[in-house]
Amino acid sequence: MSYSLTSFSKDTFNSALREKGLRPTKQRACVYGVILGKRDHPTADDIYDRVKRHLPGTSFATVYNCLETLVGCGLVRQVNMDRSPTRYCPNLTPHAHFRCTQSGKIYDVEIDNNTLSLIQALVPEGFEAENLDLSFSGTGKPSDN
Amino acid sequence: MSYSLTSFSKDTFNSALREKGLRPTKQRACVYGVILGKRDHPTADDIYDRVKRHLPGTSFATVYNCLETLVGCGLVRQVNMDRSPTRYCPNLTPHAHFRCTQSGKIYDVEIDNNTLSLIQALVPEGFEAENLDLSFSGTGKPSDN
DNA sequence: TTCAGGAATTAGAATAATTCCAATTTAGCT
DNA sequence: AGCTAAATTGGAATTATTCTAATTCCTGAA
Repeated sequence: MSYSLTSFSKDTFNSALREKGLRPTKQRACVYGVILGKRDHPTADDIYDRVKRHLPGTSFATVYNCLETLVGCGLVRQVNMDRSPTRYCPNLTPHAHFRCTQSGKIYDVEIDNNTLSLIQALVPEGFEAENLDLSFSGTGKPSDN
Repeated sequence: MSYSLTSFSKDTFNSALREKGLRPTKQRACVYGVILGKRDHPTADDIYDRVKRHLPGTSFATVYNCLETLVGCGLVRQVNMDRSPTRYCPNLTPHAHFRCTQSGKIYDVEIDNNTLSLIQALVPEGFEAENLDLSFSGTGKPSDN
């Protein structure tokens, strides 16, 4: 086995895919595995590098395909900050992101329920929000630079 | 004169540029003018088309250069939604955006001061946010489809 | 007013992330 | 095992944006 998910995440993975009638392939498992394994908001490029170490034959197209599938199944989240390459995140709880403009690092920022519901209340009458994105950028922890 | 700003916005424009030691050229004025003139969150492409009607010789590079300059001077804001082309917005008050996934239209969403300060309070100790982006996507007003 | 020098603009080439495509392989059924 | 649809593959294509080198334009000092 070139990459192993814990039995817990393997169950989550299998059932999320099966629910949509999709196949839990080794490439998809591997992409999911590397995202869970190092929660550093990797880009598709980073993921490609990591996946290749486990499944050397994998192509870039497959990484993109798998990512799209995983996002579609709600197993990972896409994080877009400005125009920089899309990043992927296995943290599914509602949270915001902070990007340090110096180090480029991205941090998860918790959103408490009270603030979350006030944010959701901003959406005007007649609109239905399926998705919300909240991100900050600025200078991060001095220790990172 | 191929494009005219109101005297009010012309003053804003001139002083914002002069403050940074930059020249208020006709291309920059025109780009600013078309963004103010139709507040529909145009892309660089849209802006290029509109600018060409007033200054036919204008190049794409110039539009990008001008946009960068205007953003740098705080005259317009960049709006990035997912990976779609960057859009530009002359509304400088703190506000969020809502994108209708059906029509592609983008709407400004006001953020009240109370919610705004709660959002700002999410930023953890030791981090300094210079920028905040809040966007929603979902289904918009039925009348738009 | 002229002229020098820096700033801005230009056309087109280059880049980078992502998507598309047609051919091959694979997984899950019967 | 064999069939069929789904998934993967390599490489080409696309798209938004940035870069580059050459030209043009302003502005302020002489």
